[in-house]
Amino acid sequence: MDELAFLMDWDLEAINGLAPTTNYFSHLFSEQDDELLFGSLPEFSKTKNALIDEFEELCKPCYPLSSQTIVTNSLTTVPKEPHHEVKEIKASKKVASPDLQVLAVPKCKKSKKNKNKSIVKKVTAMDGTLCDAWAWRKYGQKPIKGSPYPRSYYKCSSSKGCPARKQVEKNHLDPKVYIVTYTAEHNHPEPTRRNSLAGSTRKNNLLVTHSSSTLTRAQKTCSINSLVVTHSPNTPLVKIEDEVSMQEQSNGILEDVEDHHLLEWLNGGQLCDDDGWIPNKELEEFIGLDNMYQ
DNA sequence: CGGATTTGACCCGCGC
DNA sequence: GCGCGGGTCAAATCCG
Repeated sequence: MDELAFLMDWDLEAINGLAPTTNYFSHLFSEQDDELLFGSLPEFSKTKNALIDEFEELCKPCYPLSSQTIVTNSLTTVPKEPHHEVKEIKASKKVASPDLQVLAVPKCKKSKKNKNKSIVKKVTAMDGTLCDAWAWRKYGQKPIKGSPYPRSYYKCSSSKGCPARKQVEKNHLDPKVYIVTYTAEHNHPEPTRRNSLAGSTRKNNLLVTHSSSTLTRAQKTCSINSLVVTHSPNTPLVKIEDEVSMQEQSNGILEDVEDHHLLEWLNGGQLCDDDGWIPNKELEEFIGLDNMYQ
């Protein structure tokens, strides 16, 4: 149960914006985290690098397809050995800092029919079913052991015979957060934004992902049109990236900040360097910290 | 009336 | 082998 709670509470956004060619997990730990995790607790024999290496090894088959997703080999299969490793890391992490969330491979017991890759996302939205551009048809709902909230099962209804599936469930630790698991890939083009979002409550506002309020160090990500702003408190720079899909943009809604204003601000200023980094402080002042961390 | 949702039944893999 | 838990099916129901 406790283990499940931990797994449910991963901050998947913590790896937002990581370049696919880089060491993913080194980004999870700031120097302050180093101090917190490894400096103040000498009983932990593992160094940061050893831990990161372990995660890398664990998740090699699971590297994200995009900057905002985590891909697992199967929705329902996790090799036994890595699973034990995850538990070990979890124990260290929890003692060190309950606020620091560490990425891990989902605990999935079974592999049934579905051997396809799945993409696990956390979204903060009014309704987890409204968070992407595809049309979905609900085909099942099951109560999940250990969670007060049922899991809903959806098939893609945009195209007949499309194998794509998704599961939506509330994070019982933070009911505002929906955990969405995508399984299999669509065999047809993505519907247009206008059509797909007809009837949804989504506005043309800056879209933001954020995690539980206790996560002070986790990266926060805003998606603005084709841009992704990866924001991490206590860091001087904010990463600007492009090439994000509609699906990945739809991770949450930040009210009151029109994205075109932010785009104008981003495009008009000289703040962004060649690698897409801008001063964090500037972005916070523009958006407002209350909005950033609502 | 057609498409979407609900919900109980069934199937399957895993652990004991 | 059996029970449990999760995923899917399909009939019934709902809704525009």
